[in-house]
Amino acid sequence: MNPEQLFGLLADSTRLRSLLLIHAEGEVCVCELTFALQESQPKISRHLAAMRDAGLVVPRREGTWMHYSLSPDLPAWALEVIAEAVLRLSPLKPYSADRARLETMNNRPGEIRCA
Amino acid sequence: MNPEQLFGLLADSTRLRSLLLIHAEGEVCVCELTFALQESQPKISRHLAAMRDAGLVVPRREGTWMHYSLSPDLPAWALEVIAEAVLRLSPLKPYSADRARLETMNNRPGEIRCA
DNA sequence: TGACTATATCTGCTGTTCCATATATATGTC
DNA sequence: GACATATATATGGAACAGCAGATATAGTCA
Repeated sequence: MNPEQLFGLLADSTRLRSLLLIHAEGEVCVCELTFALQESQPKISRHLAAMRDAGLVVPRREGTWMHYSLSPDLPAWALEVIAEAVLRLSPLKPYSADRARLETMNNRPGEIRCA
Repeated sequence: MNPEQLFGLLADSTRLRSLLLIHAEGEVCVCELTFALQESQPKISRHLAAMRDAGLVVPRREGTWMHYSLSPDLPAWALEVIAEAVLRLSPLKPYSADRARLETMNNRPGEIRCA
């Protein structure tokens, strides 16, 4: 994971929106991203695979669902840059709308554990 | 200038190194970047044009030389993200070496003004 | 003219998207 | 338990656009 690689991953709208949502929720599954971003499932899955292969996010299987979260092995400079980007971009339009749309989703996998 | 566009510009090694040098020096000309990065002049010029067309940097002509500096019209979120990236990446190897190499350059256009 | 910089063109590579399909897990039925 | 089915996710292949690099050339200014 070098700087150009990180910025390259952040340079795509689908990946950037996904990463902001992952950062906000801590962990999200593919179906939640598909709902929140209003994008096709293969498209979401492909971009998650790109971030996973680069070591940016890590997967966790829970039954049928695949949950993705930020990798705990990221170097300090990457964490700082990501944190700053999240802080500055979160209030902006497409990203805040994604979080709001996710709140309206029913039968979210994470909610089953709470019930 | 949207976030994906900014990250796309930072995703290339030549542009990222150039931008860090521009941020460190305040203003640099093409010949200085060519020397510091050890890259061909058309390559440097091409990448500067990409950043200029996107509104990331602005040109200033001084006789034969074209000087480039960070655009003063960048939105706040962009300035913050760039500042954080510069802060965290500057100590790393390729970027610190670029600054050191620039220091060894003779007949820098900027020095003429000081003499 | 000579020095500095920008651009044009071509070539090759990489990334993105869609469609279809494969894989993995859970559930229902016998 | 064995089996078929449904759901969630991943992947292979093809079409397409976009970008990076090199070389050559053109523009710009002292």
